[in-house]
Amino acid sequence: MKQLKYSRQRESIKSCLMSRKDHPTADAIYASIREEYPNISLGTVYRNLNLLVELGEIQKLRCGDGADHFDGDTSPHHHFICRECGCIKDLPLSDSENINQMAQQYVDGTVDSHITYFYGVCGDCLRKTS
Amino acid sequence: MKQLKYSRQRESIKSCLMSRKDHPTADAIYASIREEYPNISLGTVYRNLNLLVELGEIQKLRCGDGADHFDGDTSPHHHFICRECGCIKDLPLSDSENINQMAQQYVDGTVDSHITYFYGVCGDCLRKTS
DNA sequence: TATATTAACGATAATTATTATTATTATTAA
DNA sequence: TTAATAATAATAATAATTATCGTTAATATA
Repeated sequence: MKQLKYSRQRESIKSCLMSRKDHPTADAIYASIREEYPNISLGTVYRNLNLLVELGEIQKLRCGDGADHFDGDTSPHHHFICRECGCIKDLPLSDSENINQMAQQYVDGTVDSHITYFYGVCGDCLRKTS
Repeated sequence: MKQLKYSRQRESIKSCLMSRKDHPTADAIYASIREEYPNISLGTVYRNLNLLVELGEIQKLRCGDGADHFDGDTSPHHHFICRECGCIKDLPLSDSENINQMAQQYVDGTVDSHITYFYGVCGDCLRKTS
């Protein structure tokens, strides 16, 4: 069992993620951290993000645009994704327990979680288009 | 406005997808089609799959394993994904209208659809592990 | 029917996102 | 203070997907 050693880089990655409400990709986080640590490596960002996911301290989102997004909020909540600009917004919907059970009755196996992505067009894009 | 021309390859890709209940990746479809058309190109498979998605004839799924999966069933339904073997099964849950409206009230913009992925361990894997 | 137009093809190169490797550096425990 | 080893930066490798390009084939039209 390998024990975790402190690293300023990991600390910085985590606090960066905690401080923002958007759901940045590894690349966006990389760009942000580089302001403080100009020679951090992209590999370090990926490694620590995945490590933090394993530790349950952050969440990985795959909303469908090809790149992984990361969310510092691990409490159960859902996401709205704009088809136009690709922005991701949090939703306070909490149907969590109920819907897992609903699914369970159709599944041969065990259902322990679910993730829902809502799609549409965000207000900003709607106003731009018109 | 580009007009569509018939191609046996596209026809074959679509009927392949219609005939199976799993949710194959582009690569799996490629392997399958090659039995009939041994020199079809992987690029052709990707191109036609994306075209069919645009036409609304098939559906693209991003369940989180890195690769895109394709589904010949475009009617609203949900999916169960096994953490162990990665298999994807259909669920007949139909809460579609309701839950979009629930989300709508929290969104600045319009919500027109959603997709829910359920995670757990399928029956086959449960029985294997024990 | 013959021919022009152009979508679609196969082959392959390029791109993108991510993971693995390696030599070096930093953190921690003795 | 030093030895053990986790974490790093740099870079190579991989996997999935998309783009390019010269050729072929489907369709429109003369």
